[in-house]
Amino acid sequence: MADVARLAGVSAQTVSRVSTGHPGVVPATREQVLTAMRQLGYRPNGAARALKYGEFRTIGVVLFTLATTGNSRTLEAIATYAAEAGYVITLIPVTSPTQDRVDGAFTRLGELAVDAVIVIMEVHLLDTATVVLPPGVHVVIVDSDAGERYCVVDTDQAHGARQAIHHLLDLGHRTVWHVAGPPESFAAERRALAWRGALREAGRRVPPLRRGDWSAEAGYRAGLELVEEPDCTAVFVANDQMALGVLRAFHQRGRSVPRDVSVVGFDDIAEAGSFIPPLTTVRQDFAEVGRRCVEAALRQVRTGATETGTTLVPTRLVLRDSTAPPRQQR
Amino acid sequence: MADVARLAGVSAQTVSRVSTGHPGVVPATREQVLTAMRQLGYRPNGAARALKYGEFRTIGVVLFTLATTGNSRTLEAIATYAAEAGYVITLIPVTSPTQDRVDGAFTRLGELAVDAVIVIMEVHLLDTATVVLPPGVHVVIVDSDAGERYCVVDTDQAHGARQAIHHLLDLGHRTVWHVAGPPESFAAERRALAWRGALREAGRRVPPLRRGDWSAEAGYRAGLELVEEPDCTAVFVANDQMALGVLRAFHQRGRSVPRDVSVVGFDDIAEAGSFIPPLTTVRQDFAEVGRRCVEAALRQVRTGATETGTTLVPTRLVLRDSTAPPRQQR
DNA sequence: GCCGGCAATGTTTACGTAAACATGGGTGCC
DNA sequence: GGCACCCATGTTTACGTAAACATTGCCGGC
Repeated sequence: MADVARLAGVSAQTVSRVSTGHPGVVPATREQVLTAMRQLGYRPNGAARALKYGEFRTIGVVLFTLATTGNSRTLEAIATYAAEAGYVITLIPVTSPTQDRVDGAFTRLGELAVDAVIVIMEVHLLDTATVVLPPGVHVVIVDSDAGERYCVVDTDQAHGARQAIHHLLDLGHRTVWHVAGPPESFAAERRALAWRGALREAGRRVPPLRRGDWSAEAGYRAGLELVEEPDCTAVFVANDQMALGVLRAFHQRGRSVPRDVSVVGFDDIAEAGSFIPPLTTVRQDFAEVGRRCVEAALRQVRTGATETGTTLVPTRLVLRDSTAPPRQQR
Repeated sequence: MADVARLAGVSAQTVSRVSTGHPGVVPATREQVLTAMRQLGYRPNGAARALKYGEFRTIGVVLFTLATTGNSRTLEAIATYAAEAGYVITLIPVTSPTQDRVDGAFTRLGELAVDAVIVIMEVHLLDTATVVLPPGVHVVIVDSDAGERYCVVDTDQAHGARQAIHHLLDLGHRTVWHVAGPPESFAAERRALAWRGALREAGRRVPPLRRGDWSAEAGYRAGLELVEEPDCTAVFVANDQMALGVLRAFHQRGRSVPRDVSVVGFDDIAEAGSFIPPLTTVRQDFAEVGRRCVEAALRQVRTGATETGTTLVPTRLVLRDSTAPPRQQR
């Protein structure tokens, strides 16, 4: 900056004023400074600015994996909305979901240059007292039940699951089977709970639960088991990947979807419309989740207050070709 | 830091020594300082450190979208390897692939606190002279032909495509049709070029090219066209998503895969093994691409030198059930 | 017993920036 | 015509940290 000032024949302060777009610099002077900047390839030092301002204009995102559609699409939305607000995203990957790794990530977080943190991961691991969030860092959590302690943004899992169940019951199915996600996932638990609740409310039998780890392969295995259940005419699968596996299992064993069995997924990933058959599924609005996360984070940064409470983003049932009335109505 | 020093009854410098793990602090003193730190909830200020050290220990990643499997998995690998090296990732999203947006991202980049940048996007847009990379920022580009000017890391697209073609020819197919990605994608161009080259070398007819935008829907449309080609017995599709669409088109029109037509994809996304039928595809090693990007970026940061040249990461053909010999051998 | 040396800790300074305050010259108003 | 005011610009200072240098005190060797 000093070099630019010297070359332009002004003081460093004037250079600063130009580079921050401050008013009150006469056009001729501004032009001189800009020329000098270009000539010397000057770029302001982010660290010095952050030091001066006392804020980093950065949001940290703690996540365990980007392999799931939901996580990466949420991250993308977060990055986009943060950028609009002039903020930048710093990634804090947690390589494995073990307690020390999570602790480690949060310890590192303490040294990181972030104003707020958005946590996208199974949050059971946050429960233990060993995790100490650094003071002065605001937190927003995606998909958690820690709403009393933190600011939480989540998809309305329960409503989504109910939409799926009611759609299938309305078609005339007597009950709905469920392939759930892993028990350590809040989203999976919520969907399973809503599935059970919806069936009970409708006075239907609640069939035994199958579980998978979200992967298509796990869905395939669950599907092979469901093929053996003669009265299984409708399945609600906790995500689209597993639904893909379920479809394959049924196809392989000669059960036609939707003629013999109806299948509903969850997420509405980009490929869901190209499954065989195109999958009826519950659409999650990841972009909206990301937007609300950023909003909540920045609101906390601005006010300095810590918010708690849960925000739910609505879901929408997308009807395609994997659901139909059961074969023999009664 | 001053408060901690006061509480511990030492100088600020001693606090600094403790917090950086410097040797030469007697255990008793160290313990006092640590206690004071905990008591006051002290955390070092990243901006001040960066200012002092003259480096940010941060790598910026410029990308256009996280919606593609490749991008998000590459990003994840980059974040993981960077974390191992004590570096952190900052995301610089480019909301749309128009020239101004790209320019804008690179302008912002100039003000960002990063030591190096990894660019993951269609790089045709980098060609125009309007994009000026800030001096002193080292660059690594994924998937580009700008190897003479920049440091480029890429999957060995050509080898992957050849593996696919040779596999199909070896099975006895007379030629191989191709559903390519969009022309603005280097990866798509490379795969298409290698496809054409491999057929020519083998003395086979080169059928007309179909193009899609990487989406399953585009693959479906291309598939419907290929159904009409009576001598189409083998298709090489430029990515797995489009392959999914091609499979659906064939299935819908009663063409059995692999009995009537063989299909090979590219990427080996997690779901490929659960397609109907499970997809034979070319596996890209995104983790390795990410690792090499980080390595190259950090090497440039350390040495201060700008590297050029292209590094190719090998591919592997994963055989599943979507390929078989053509129906009537001759 | 005195001095050299070394280990532990303290003091000074600089990193690059922008807010706060200071200065000077011109302009409008009475 | 003189005074007050304001606009453009310059000067000083502080943000939090760690390197470089300074100081203190202790120990061992002669």
